[in-house]
Amino acid sequence: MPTIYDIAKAVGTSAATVSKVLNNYKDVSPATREKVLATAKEMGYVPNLTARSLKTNRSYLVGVVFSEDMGIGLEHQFFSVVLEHFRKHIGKYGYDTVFINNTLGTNKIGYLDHCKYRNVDGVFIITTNPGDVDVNKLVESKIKCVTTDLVLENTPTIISENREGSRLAIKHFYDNGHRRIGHIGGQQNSIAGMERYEGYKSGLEEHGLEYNEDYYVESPGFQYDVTYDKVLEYLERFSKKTIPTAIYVASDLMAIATIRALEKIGYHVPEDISIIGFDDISLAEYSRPALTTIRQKKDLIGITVADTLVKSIESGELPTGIIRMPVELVVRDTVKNIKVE
Amino acid sequence: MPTIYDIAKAVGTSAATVSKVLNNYKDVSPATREKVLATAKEMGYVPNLTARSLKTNRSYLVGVVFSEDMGIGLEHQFFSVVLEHFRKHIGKYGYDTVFINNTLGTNKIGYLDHCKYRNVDGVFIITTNPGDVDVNKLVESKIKCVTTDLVLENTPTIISENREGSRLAIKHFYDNGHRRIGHIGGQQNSIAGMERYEGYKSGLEEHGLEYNEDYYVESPGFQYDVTYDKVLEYLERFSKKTIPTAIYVASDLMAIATIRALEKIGYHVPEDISIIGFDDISLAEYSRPALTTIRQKKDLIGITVADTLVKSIESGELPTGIIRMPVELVVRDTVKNIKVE
DNA sequence: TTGTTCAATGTAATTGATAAAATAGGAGTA
DNA sequence: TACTCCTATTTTATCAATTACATTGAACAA
Repeated sequence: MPTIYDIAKAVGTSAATVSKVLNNYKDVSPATREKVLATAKEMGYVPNLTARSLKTNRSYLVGVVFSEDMGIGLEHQFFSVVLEHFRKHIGKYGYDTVFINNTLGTNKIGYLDHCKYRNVDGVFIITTNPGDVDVNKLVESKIKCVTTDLVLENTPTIISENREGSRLAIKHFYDNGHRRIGHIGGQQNSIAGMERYEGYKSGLEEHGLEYNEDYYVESPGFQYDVTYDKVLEYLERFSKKTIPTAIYVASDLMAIATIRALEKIGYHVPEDISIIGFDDISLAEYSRPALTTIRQKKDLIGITVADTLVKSIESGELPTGIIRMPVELVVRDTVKNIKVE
Repeated sequence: MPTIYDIAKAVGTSAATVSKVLNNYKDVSPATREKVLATAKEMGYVPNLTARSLKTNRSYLVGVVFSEDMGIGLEHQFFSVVLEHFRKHIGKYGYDTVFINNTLGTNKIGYLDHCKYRNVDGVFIITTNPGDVDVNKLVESKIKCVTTDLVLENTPTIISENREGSRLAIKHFYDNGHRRIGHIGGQQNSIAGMERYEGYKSGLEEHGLEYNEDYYVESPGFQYDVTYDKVLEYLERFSKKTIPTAIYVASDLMAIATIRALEKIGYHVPEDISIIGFDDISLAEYSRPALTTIRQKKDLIGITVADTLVKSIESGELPTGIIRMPVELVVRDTVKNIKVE
């Protein structure tokens, strides 16, 4: 692997000059610049990022942190797509993306130390667990962080218009004649769970429907299994007459679990009960009946996280607060029109 | 951030000694070792990987390459899970995982140069496109590579027992009374597509069924859409009488597409036609009817790739050839028993 | 006492780049 | 001609570690 010294020797100049050319300093004569560039290309020069990094303390590496104890990883249909857009987009700025875990080899060292060790310029934190001490240590450090679905002090966060999404869902139910609308909510200590629940309530209000807490239940998690069990429990509250005609569910995976639970006890979707989910993961499209849902714009989220993080790294100042991303209703096959005209 | 010099000063020794302690050299007195270790801990010392890397030329970073032009990324249900297991497991050896693309900023530089630039110790190549010149350059370099589902010269590769999986599928159909068994194959220039097709043929043979090429079709891709269209076309070949009673499909996503295409023209699964897929992605479990499929052990694959890559990096010698991973039949709801006893 | 051996530690070069400071040399000015 | 000014370039220190090699000093043998 050729170095700037090799180029310098070949051109007949000093390493400093080569370095200046490669970094676009203007105090180099056009002739020298030309020669250096040509020789570099000819020799197949690739800058040694490690050496540069050591000197400049910039790695052009950004970390991704999944909260390990939440079990959220690449299997997660929603976040993995967001991450894919993120890494593609931040790549255009010259940053590579590395996974950061809270271990080093077999020792637990925490995210912060791992980030220091790897010398990342910034971190994208994907987690829905607000209590993670390890994550808190990270955002309190000088390392630039951006999150999704997680509000932390002094840390910009990109979040979908959850309340608006819920209202869209309720409106769609209402427009299709539904009046008894239940809600299977996400965990209330998560932003997504909380805001979607709030949106559900104000959605009801907007249409003059009364909120009845019997029609709401909080699932202990966003996973399929726990939701399935909870829904079964929830359904026992109702008689044939009082059962909701429509249920708004806080995520697609939970919505699928809900549909399966309903099927289990003999209800059909959408004939007996209509369902709307949230996220629009690919499962929503391929599952049957295809799920009507509130789409989060995964591409936009990923891109915005990348832009925000780069801005934060390169400008020094950190943009704070919540940046909201639009959502949209995707109509498929799980809502039945029960209006009697 | 404290350095070994800070520790040396605090302890009253030289940086070399500190370095030796931290690297477990034996020519240090127990007393000094103790003191250094204690002080390092107390000062919150984190080794500077960049400096180490520069000197030793080892980064403890491994790259992941997705073939960009195949559009295979984290959205891919199967590979993203494999990757998740891979990165978790290789993390135990002290390696972090970085995404490698064939660009640097907005310039195209190719995977190899990107790997050199990032100084990765090894690469996990995930792709099904055998013709990628860029990937070829990478495996021909001195950088250690491991692949899945892709056979390249001098590069170890981890592949499921595809043929065995196909035979398992055919046997299951046969045992359930099916004799007219079709196959929707993957691209024949991919290992997975080819081997599953071969397994399909030998599966038929094993049960004394004749291979009839009318019952086989090659999908132009593993994606949903192209498969859906191809299946519609394929089905036109048959009359009510000649239509297969069972179709073995080369992947789960393709199997779902097949089911939807069948539904489109009025056939029901499994009542009219039985289906077996391949992969066992989460969609297989959640989609309805739940898909009977051949499970690839994503955890085992990821772990084996990691082990193989680490061995290759650390021993210097490269294990070559194909390492096969077991598969298993997962029975769900898409195969009907049509045996007349 | 002198010399040898060996464990423990230190010195200093090295890795590849950056950047502050120094220098060379030509143009312009008095 | 001597001096200043400025551009182009080089010198050199630096980043934080590793490591080959040198040094120290104690133990032991002759």
